[in-house]
Amino acid sequence: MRTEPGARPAGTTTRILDVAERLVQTRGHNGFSYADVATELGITRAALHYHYPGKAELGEALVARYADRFAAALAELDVEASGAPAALEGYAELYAEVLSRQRMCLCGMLAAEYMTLPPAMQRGVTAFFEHNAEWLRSVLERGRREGTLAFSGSAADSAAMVLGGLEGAMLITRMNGDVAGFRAAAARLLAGLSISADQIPA
Amino acid sequence: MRTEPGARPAGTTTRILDVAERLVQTRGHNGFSYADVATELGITRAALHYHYPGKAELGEALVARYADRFAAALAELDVEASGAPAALEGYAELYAEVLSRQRMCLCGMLAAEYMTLPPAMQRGVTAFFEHNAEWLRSVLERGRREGTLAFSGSAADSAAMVLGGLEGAMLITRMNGDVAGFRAAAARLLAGLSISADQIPA
DNA sequence: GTCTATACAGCGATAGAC
DNA sequence: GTCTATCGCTGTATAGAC
Repeated sequence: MRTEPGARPAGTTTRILDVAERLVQTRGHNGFSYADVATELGITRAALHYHYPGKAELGEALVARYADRFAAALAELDVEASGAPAALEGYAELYAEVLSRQRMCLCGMLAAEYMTLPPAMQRGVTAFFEHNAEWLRSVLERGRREGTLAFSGSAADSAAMVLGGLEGAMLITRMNGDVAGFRAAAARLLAGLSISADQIPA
Repeated sequence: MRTEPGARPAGTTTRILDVAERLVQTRGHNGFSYADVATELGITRAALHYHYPGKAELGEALVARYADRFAAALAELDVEASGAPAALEGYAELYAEVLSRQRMCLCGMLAAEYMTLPPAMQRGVTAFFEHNAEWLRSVLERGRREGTLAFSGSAADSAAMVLGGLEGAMLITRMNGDVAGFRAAAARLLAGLSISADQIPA
């Protein structure tokens, strides 16, 4: 690590990651260049190569940091959420917060570009989704066991549905910035997993 | 139109669109070049510029053709599907067929790259999703009216959920080619709209 | 309708000075 | 840690011959 524990004023490495992260989340990995990042930071491309030898390495660091943050958020939900339904709502809210900053999920973006990514990034993206699916599966199983959730089929299938549903709703609502529309679609998605009661025709 | 009605052997224009379509669906609009298309067709880049002056125009034609095909498929579902649930299953199967050819939905792909697209392509992608959401909404309303579907909230919100859910499930399952996983997630998604009955804890 | 040739901008990346 | 300078490659696009 190049940033020593004592160095406070937001190290260059961190600022590079912050700018690059936003660019990937809005324009995609194939939609930004080293020049974009360097210009925004007021440094040259060459300086960027000092911190990250190539775009592939920068991309790997991006995925790793994003996955770590998400994992931490999931661990926090495990502790704070009062039950499975609340955990799912908190999970959906993580997505809504990203969207409200007019961004797409970093790994959702990279999923679209998957075929063009360097192998190390592909592995990172795959691991991100597997970890999310596994977390969702465990929450769903717990909810079913405790009687707070009800659904047909395997918990893994429903986990895939929730994961895909949120990523997809995000992908589409981001185009017009309709965060309220996202929240409504997410609520409907989770409603299909609740113990009926809400099956009230309008 | 440069392809006369009598010219049979699959005009160059069509073959260009076919190759470019596959490239966008697998690699994205920012993930392929004129050279990729030209090489595969055994012609030069310059020849490509004769048919489509620029990548933007090629992209517009791609979106327009894809949207037309999809609209035709939806119209056919209106005629052939016996009821709202069958129409929804047929709709999901359209996605499954694209995925089974190891492709992502063209417009789903372009939704990720939305911020980097030329304005005309942006309009085309937006129109595609609006048309799909509107079709889904009308199917959902009919199903609710006829008593074959049941769901809380507005039909528009559930339409957004189905659309986003299928696009997202597609986006994620494409990474490992898990078509069976997609079908399972899609079935679970639609199960949340059926008149309960399947709420049987395993 | 396709070719050769070319222009020119942008890209990722490296070497070496400071 | 950042700079200038430069390389080689790829990108889109154009002009003009056939």
